[in-house]
Amino acid sequence: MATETKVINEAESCCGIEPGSIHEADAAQDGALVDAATLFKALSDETRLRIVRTMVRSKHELCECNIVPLFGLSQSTISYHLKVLREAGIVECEKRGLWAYYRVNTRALMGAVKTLAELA
Amino acid sequence: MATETKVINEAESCCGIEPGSIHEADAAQDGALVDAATLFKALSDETRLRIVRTMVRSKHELCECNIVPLFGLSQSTISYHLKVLREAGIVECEKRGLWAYYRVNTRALMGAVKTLAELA
DNA sequence: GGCCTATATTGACACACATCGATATAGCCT
DNA sequence: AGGCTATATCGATGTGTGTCAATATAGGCC
Repeated sequence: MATETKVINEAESCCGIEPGSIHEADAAQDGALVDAATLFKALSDETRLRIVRTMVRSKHELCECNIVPLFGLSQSTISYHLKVLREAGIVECEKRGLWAYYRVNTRALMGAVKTLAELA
Repeated sequence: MATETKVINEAESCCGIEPGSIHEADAAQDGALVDAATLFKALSDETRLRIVRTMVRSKHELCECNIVPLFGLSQSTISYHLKVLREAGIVECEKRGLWAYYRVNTRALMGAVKTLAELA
């Protein structure tokens, strides 16, 4: 009984990785990760993606009253989606008189592209 | 009383866009848009983003048992998140013996980058 | 001021999601 | 076969989300 003490267990490790070699959370980059989650959440709804696509395709900025009739949803629902997009920084809003004009914030979208590309 | 009939209303239109000029849904590209929504939804959770980032940073493929202890969440929860990522096509899984080895599907991530870049 | 119109907010509701503990499934090893 | 281990699934539960109708806010016009 000298050397056989636990060789069995050693062979059972699921893969050859030393336990310490996998780190999670560099913590410095966690802010970016949380922002990315917010951004992707805003882009994770089909209606919101449609809204963004419509804005991008249209040459002009779009008034909310132009957006509402496009999707068969109530005015309050569209207003809610625009708020989500606004708060995620994906679109910008300018109010002139009674009307609210929306346009895509290309910089923010590009930031999302960058974050995603860095993940891959 | 000849020409004044409704000039007032005409001036009230919120912007200079002709009603027909804004189209939504080219319908041909709707599949891509729905896929993109699914993909972004999978990426919209902080834990899942951390998992993906950890996989990308690690040179090797990762066994689920290596992932579980990193996040302070139960094994069933991690298993659930991996399933979401799998079903969105973001990660791939190979089972060998008792273990499940995961790696990122770079093609899928690149596809998401492309969709997003085309939006912007 | 009073009315009309566009947008935002609120309250309610149904449904989806993240999480857990418990249990099931299934591959090794003796 | 029986036991052990890794992963998947299930049931329950609290929280979040998308939707609407109704109401509030606020700007323009008479």
